[in-house]
Amino acid sequence: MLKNSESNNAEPSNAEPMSDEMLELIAQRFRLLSDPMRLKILHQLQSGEKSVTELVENTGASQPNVSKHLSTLRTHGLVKRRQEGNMAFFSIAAPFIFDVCNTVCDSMKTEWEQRSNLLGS
Amino acid sequence: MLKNSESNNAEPSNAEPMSDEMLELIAQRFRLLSDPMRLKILHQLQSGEKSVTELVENTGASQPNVSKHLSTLRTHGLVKRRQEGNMAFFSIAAPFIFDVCNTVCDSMKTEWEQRSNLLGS
DNA sequence: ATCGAATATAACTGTTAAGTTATTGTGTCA
DNA sequence: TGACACAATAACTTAACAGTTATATTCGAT
Repeated sequence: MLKNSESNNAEPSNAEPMSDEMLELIAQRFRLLSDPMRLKILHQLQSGEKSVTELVENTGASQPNVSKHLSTLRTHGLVKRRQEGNMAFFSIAAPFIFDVCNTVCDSMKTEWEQRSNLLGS
Repeated sequence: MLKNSESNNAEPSNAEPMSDEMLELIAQRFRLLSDPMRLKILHQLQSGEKSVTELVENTGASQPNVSKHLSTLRTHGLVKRRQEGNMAFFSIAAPFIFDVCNTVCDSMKTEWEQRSNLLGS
């Protein structure tokens, strides 16, 4: 007995190999978007540059928490920082985020509609 | 100073309110995509239905590990399962995944090109 | 029935990271 | 100068989760 699936399709027929490092980078990027508070901050920034204080007020999170998230987002290039006097203003640096979020939102909407169709028909 | 812990948001000026539950759901979805091994599995499934054994072989992960990831992905509706005899075949149930991944990949490509332009010009 | 292969699950471990409190640094204004 | 507001950081706690080992279950073949 040989392990059957070995002979059939090993791996050659795949689109692209996709290296482990690449997968790690992509996963990292998704991980940035996998936290509700970070999404909330990004959503706030969608309507334009905001100061840390504004973000604290609008999100309801603590100031250190917001600062930490902003730092994380900045380290990975999703937001940029502008200093003015005593204050720091943050804004979106990677607009692709909204494309991604919209795709996800649309997918959820679609699924919900399908489910309610199954129930309601 | 508002105490905003209880209610959603006290501020008016934003595009859409975006409830906390909504943010949680979106974050959850991104979290599913934030693990390299899960991305590897999904990438394998992009070329079509695969058995668990095939996925184990192609990914290099342990069998329990693959099974657990598949279970997670299925619970959240990203893959579906088909049983045939002793084996279980999994396939993509939510094609939006690839749209999302492509957007992310494109964004990384773009950034890299910009960086190499800055260096190489 | 029995053995082995395919898959799932349970229990455990280790790591990561979100949030907290406390503190530090820095600019502004009295 | 001192006092205060804004922001960042450090240290800590805790919870979530990826991966492992071990075990259970189910099917097919003998």
